[in-house]
Amino acid sequence: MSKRPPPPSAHDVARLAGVSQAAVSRAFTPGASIAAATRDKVLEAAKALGYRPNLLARSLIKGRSGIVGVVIGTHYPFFLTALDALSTRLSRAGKHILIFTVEGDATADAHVEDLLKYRVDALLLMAASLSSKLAQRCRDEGVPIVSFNRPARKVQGFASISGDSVGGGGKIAAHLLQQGYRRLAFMAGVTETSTNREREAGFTDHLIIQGLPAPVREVGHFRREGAIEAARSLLSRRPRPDAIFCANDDMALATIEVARYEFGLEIGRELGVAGFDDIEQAAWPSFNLTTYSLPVDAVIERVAAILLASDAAEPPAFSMVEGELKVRRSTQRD
Amino acid sequence: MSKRPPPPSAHDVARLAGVSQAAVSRAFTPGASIAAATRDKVLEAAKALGYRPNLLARSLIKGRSGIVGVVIGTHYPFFLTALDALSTRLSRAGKHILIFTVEGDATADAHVEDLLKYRVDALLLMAASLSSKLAQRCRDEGVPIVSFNRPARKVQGFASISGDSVGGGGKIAAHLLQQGYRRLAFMAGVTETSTNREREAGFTDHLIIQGLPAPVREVGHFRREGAIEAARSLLSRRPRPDAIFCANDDMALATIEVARYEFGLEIGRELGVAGFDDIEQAAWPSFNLTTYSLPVDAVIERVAAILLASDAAEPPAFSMVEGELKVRRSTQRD
DNA sequence: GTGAAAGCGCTAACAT
DNA sequence: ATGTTAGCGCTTTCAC
Repeated sequence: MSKRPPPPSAHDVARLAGVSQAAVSRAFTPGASIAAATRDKVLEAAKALGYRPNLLARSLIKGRSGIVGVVIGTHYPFFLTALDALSTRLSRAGKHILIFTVEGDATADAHVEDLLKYRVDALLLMAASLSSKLAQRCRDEGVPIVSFNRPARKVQGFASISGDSVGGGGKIAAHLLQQGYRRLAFMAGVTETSTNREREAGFTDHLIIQGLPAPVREVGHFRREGAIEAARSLLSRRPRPDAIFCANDDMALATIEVARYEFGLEIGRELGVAGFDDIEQAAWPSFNLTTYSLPVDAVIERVAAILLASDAAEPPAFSMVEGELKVRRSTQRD
Repeated sequence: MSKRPPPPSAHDVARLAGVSQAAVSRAFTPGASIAAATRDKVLEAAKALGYRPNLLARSLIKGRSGIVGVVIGTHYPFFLTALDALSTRLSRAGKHILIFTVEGDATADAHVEDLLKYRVDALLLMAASLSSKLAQRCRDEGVPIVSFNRPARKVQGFASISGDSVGGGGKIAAHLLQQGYRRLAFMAGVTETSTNREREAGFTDHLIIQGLPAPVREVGHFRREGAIEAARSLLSRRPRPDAIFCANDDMALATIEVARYEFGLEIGRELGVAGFDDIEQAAWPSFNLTTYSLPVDAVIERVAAILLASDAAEPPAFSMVEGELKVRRSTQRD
């Protein structure tokens, strides 16, 4: 019943229009030299048949598919925003997104292998990492890679864009101290990730430079469930910390709720809480979370620019996007 | 500098291995008849050269690309969850996802046109709609379409899966009445969408059948900002509604916050609030939102099954997924 | 401006 | 089991 009938080919259109198959190709190629009359004939025939150029065939010839491979970690907070912005941007340029998700700390290698088989024009890794061996091979094959929120690879031709995690962590520390909090704690995400390491380093280093002890610490794995445990543990210590910096907002929101509903603490006055990312919920009145915001749209714009750059262009090695400290009530003591 | 060097082809591998090019193809085709010895030779040569079969070429021959096109509306609440589940599921079957996002009520037509040019094996529309003209053409070309959370199309071969919106709306109504709420209000999403219409119909019809007046009503467009306005308006009415059913959870959460922080109402006792979808935040202690849950994983499983079904299979016309009423504290009067 | 012909990298008969 | 051959649907010389 549902035997797939082969879609009309350029040949079919050519026959109907009474021209050569090459003419059909030219009619669908923007800059091609073809008489307006012939093009119209072709387009009419094409419409009649419901012809649509087969991009696979075109890609086979050109060696480029018009497809951008995206591998995105399931931890990434701006998933939808980022993908939407990117999709819109790339669509305009006639590019498309072949997407994969990776769970947690898994490497993107397997997916990237697949992507290369489709001769993708470029790769974007968001909160996902790649073995340097594969990264090297991508470079060899001329596939530019843009990595977002992962450390710059030591491989040439690997563009890396990151939010300023170190600086952000430092600004949070400075802000908490300035607000008068003194017994600071840090809730780590997934310890091994660069994202976590940098946020923690920025925070801890600032404290140490100020002559303060390193903060108490628990690990929450960037997840709500982990954060609930970690928060209970931190808040049960004696002396109790008077402020907690969580490596991302998800954990910070969970921390606020544990503190408020399980420990009866007043957020801000009795316990300062700060996060990182400025996700949508951080600004909700229930939370009013002080956090460090990454300008997602600006970042995506930069990513898109690199992905769309002519292949001849030398990819920029590394760039850091400054965020902004968003001070809200979760760190107001009075 | 970055002239793209053509990747090694099957020919190159054949030459190095001292076999025919066809043998290389066979070495990479699971069921093919080839001597173990030859395959090993080929695989070794392939590894040496870094050969990877070009899927575009394969697709060109087979007429199917191994790609599933996904168009997803930016309103869709389970975006990440759904995509992750789907990606994992399809990867196992060697299929990949070409994705597009559509803003609001825009039709997916333009994107679907693009997708067809890539000879996608199937289409999945999540909270996005397609003109019936294009849907018909997909059917003609043998591209199965699965539509999630949009009304069943009147076109053959168009599988449609939906959460039970009508039933859910009814259950919410029954629950609110049973809790003793009497002055019910409804906050609509985007009025024209089937999602909204069905949720509203289920709710309103139940009330009318019970001999109650139709609920007061405002439109929140499925968005937080819209919901804030709508909630203010509803809560300023005299007599004030004592319960609000919002067409999705995003709006319900906003409503809770407006009621609590702007009107000083105690949620549950003074104002019942119910939502729809059971998004993650609904269960957070700050909200404890009563809502109707859709079993996303189960749905995706069903979607994947259809997408992966052999083309010969007749696509199931329409199927409804039952959800479950999640009663939480936002609708407890005492 | 247009057609004929070659070929992108692969699979699928068809021989052997 | 393996090599040979013919395309898949298109773009791109190259003549005209």
